[in-house]
Amino acid sequence: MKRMNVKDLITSTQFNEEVLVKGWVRTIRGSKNVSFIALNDGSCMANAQIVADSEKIPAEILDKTHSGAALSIEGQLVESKGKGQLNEVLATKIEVLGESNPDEYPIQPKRHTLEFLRENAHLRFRTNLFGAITRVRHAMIFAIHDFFNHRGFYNIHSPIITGSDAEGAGEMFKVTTLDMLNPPKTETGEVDYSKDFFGKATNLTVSGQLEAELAALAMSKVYTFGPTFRAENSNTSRHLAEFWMIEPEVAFADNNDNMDLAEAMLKYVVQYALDNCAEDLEFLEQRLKNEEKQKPESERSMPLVEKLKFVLENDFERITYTEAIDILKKSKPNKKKKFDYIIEEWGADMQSEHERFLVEKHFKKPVIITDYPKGIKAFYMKQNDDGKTVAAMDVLFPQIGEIIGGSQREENYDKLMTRMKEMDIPEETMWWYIDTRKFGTVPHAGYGLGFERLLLFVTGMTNIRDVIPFPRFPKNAEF
RNA sequence: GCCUAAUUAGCUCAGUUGGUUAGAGCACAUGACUGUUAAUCAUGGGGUCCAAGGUUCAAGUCCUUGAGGGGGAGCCA
Repeated sequence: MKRMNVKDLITSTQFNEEVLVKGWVRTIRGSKNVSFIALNDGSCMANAQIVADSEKIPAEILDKTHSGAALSIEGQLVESKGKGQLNEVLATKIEVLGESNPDEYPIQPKRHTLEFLRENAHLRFRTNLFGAITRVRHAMIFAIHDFFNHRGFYNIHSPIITGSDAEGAGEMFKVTTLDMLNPPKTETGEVDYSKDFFGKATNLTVSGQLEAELAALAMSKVYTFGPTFRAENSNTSRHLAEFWMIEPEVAFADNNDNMDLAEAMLKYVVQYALDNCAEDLEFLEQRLKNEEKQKPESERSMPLVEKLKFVLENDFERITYTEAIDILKKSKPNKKKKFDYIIEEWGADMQSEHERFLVEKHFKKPVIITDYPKGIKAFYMKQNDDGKTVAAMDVLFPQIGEIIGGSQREENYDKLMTRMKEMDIPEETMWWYIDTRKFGTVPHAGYGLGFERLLLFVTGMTNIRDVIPFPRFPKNAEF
């Protein structure tokens, strides 16, 4: 007999058919004559209801059937006598494939805290919540590839180990095979990386952008989607030491094209979630509603699905940094000194309280801020004609803050070199990047989307450690 | 690394101005129940009160230091 997964089984109306189904026990409710097993195999949110009649199923089998146990069940699919499900399986044979000691199994059929589940990340897939998150994450991966593929982009695998240490995106993890207790030294007493595996110092990548630029300046439209590593001591709900980033790079494009692409991409993947993850989103929405019951009404946010539709139906607000600073200067919290950091003059870096004010209070929708002061942005960004700003753009989302950071790139050789000198970027290790400005340089632009931040928005989760299966963060690489 | 409130049973939490033998709900075990929906009812077992040191006749409770985690800020995606 062919095994049916739970997803197909629970919608089947092929009553009286013999079925085989396998999965893990979520709960078992017993009485004298009959027991009910809720069986899940990850194929969907809902469980299959298995009915075990004590006349057909030996007591020693049911004695081994606890939450977490793996079962193989043969039986007859029948219309359910109870409410809450279309059908159920009248078991004729139950085999316990893997027992689960109820005194030791940590996942109970009740609400657990996210902190507890994080400490049991090896088993948290077995909860409704993490099943839903895992399925939505998978759907979003496909949506991203689908979007770029439809638009004629090529996917580029940028290197994970990199020899350049000047990407400027943060602290890097060293990659070495040298003996840490006794490394070879140079004459001046420093570690001699010329003796290392690659003959030079290497790190885990903090961004695939520079490599994506090389590809874009031949293939026109490319994107990377790969792991990214930052050795920052960031202890927040929005940062990971290992995360996945999507970085499109487009030749013959300026910063406006860049914003159009970013907005279209975000809307496409949100629509994809609504179209393909309805059951999981409904569960996530209900969970959020329960969480928010404790909050005062004024602090409650829009229901999840409504929030996703809102993003689809509204154009993102596009304003320059200069306009944003003006709005903030004139804002109530700034005048009444309610901000922790008061905005006084042009050139100040915006804090997350300011971004939140613009997105959640002032515009009440996603905001793209452009043309930042060059002093607070990276060396490769296109310098504007005003001499003060660069053609950067950050997409800010409610609750999450910066979800995308991008820019048009400086394609002019002389301007790029001048800027690199000003910012002490070592040219000798970047010769390959600079070469692209010597040979057929063209205007081009791109951005980086933090995949887990996108998932925070789509799932309504608030801690980034809960939207990646095995989070890496300071002091933790347990699983 | 900074700020902040916390750390008590397997889980979620309560524990009064320091004072007998540290409690509840859920989970688990046993029993009851002819169909449950996180079933219900009864009974029972279950504690290094985060760690180390200190104050005190007496510390879960007060003080000091440390650890890991939460929330916030910074760095960013």
